[in-house]
Amino acid sequence: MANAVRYLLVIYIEGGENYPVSPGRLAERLEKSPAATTEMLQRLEADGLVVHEPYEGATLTDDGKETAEELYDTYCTLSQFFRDVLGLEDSEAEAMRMAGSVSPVVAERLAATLLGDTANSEPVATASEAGER
Amino acid sequence: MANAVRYLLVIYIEGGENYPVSPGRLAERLEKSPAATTEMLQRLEADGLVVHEPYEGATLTDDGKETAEELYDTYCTLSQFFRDVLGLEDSEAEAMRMAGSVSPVVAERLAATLLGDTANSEPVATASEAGER
DNA sequence: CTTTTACTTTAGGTATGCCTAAATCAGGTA
DNA sequence: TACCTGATTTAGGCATACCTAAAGTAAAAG
Repeated sequence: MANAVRYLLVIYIEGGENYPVSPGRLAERLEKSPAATTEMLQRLEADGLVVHEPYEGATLTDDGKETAEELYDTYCTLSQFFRDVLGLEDSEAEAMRMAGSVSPVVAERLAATLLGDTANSEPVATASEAGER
Repeated sequence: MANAVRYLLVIYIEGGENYPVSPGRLAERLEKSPAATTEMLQRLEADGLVVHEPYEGATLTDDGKETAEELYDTYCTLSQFFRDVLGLEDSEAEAMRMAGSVSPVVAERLAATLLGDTANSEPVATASEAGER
């Protein structure tokens, strides 16, 4: 399931509003074959996370949107952390790869820490801050 | 393969020197059935990462040790980060779960950042440092 | 209106990882 | 030495996630 939700994330990001995202687009973004994409869309539809209109594309259900949003939060948090703290080049790709493997607890604590939650820790310094000195 | 290497990590940690780690022990640590463990040991042996002595247990090959060490580094880095920066309770369990999903680049940059690499960032503050104020 | 073309889906496989139930084995007990 | 017991392995399945090749579809070009 960890891999399956990446499809949701791409649909969420690509879909913008609520127009369907084509299998081809998904396949390209995820670097999978179109066949794998179709299969996954059917699986996700069976799980009630997307609506798959054959030969058209997929849109998120409310459930799917909820799942995607959670993952998107994690993705953004990771991406920011990789970029601003670790100074990684392809922070977004890396974040996309990892988002599904990060537990909610870690994602939450990381987000809080990035926002300067001092209950457990000082805010971490960002790469740009370090560069300004 | 990402899951398979966790077996290596446990063998590495449990095995200490080079005496075999029993399937039962592995199964317990990884919360898998003994049958799954046996199967995985056979798989890992086919990949040249462990030597599996039937009814005895498994020891790492040089290749296996190398892989395990890399993962162990990542595990330690993550564990430290979760404990000292994020202030997580079960930092080790969390680190064990995630170690296999973290790319070498991320692990390396994270380790460097924890050590106070200021090329890209100031050292992150630790929970204990924050608590001392 | 037919045909081409690009995209999608189906069909048939493969690899990974896991499980339960049923053998099998090794070591200690009788 | 024969047996019991606990651990291990094999057998048979199942779910997830991927692939290639072949078939099908829709929409634009002719």
